[in-house]
Amino acid sequence: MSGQSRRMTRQRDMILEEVRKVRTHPTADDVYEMVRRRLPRISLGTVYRNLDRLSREGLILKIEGEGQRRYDGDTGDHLHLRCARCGCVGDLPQAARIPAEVLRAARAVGFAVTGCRVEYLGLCGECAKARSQDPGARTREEA
Amino acid sequence: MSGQSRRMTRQRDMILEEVRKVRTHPTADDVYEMVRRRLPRISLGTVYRNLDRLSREGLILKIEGEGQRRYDGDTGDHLHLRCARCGCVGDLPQAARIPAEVLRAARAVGFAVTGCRVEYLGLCGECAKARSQDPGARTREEA
DNA sequence: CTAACTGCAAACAATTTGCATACCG
DNA sequence: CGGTATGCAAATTGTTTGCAGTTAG
Repeated sequence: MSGQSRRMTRQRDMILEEVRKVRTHPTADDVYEMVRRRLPRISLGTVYRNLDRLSREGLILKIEGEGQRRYDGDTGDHLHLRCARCGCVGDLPQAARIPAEVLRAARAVGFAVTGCRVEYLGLCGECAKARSQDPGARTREEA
Repeated sequence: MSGQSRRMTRQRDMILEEVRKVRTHPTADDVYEMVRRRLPRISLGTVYRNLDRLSREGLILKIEGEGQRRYDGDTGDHLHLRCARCGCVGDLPQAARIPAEVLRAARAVGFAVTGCRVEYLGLCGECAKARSQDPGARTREEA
């Protein structure tokens, strides 16, 4: 379970730094663009490889779900808010606790729960506003 | 929120029927294979289009997350158990309730919560067994 | 020095889309 | 008949991988 950093490279360092710098839960592509400003020759493949590795080492979070994967530099206990319209992800400073009944019920089915992925869906502020101005617009789910 | 079924086709009917028949949370490809046994000329594109539509109409559930998308014919209130090793998805007959504090906290951030996606991660029975026999094996997360 | 890591480009996998045809109502 | 939905295949999109050259330790 411990991160076995073999070698530190400029690109990995920079990727981690950039991901930690923002609270926007960037996609691999976003990170690529961010890092590219400082390391013009970096490749998207390297970004993917390192994001993957950093998340395996527990230094960042991988957010799976709707469409594109996203990453989160904040590994503290918190929940995510996913906008059904624009797909953006926001944070909620709240612990994701696994209820005792769930643990019990799962065990009864022969499943060993080790973690949980919780995401609250809805509309972010901007989209709620845009929505009320253009009620005809579709959310991603409805698209 | 109401489903606006335009025209009923044999393929949509069959797809819905097959998805409801199993409790395995099949992928689009699984569904394709299932339906193909009875409708040999159906195309994968049609399967995708209809699964998407059925889920938009609320007749089935779309399960996003790790890798391939999955679908669930049971729209009743329940949670999902995702195996970190084989990626299978199991059910847990438990309601996914949104805690009042979460609603409140989200609203404070300008986010209107309308639903939630909860998935408990761990190892299914088979994988737990396989794991204990071959401790060297990796989970998906670690791969 | 050398194993790990990178850049690049090609390979992949999953899903989506355009278009001519078939079919529902 | 008129417009949806389908089948087919090609196109996209997001992510992974092979390899030769680079670099950290």
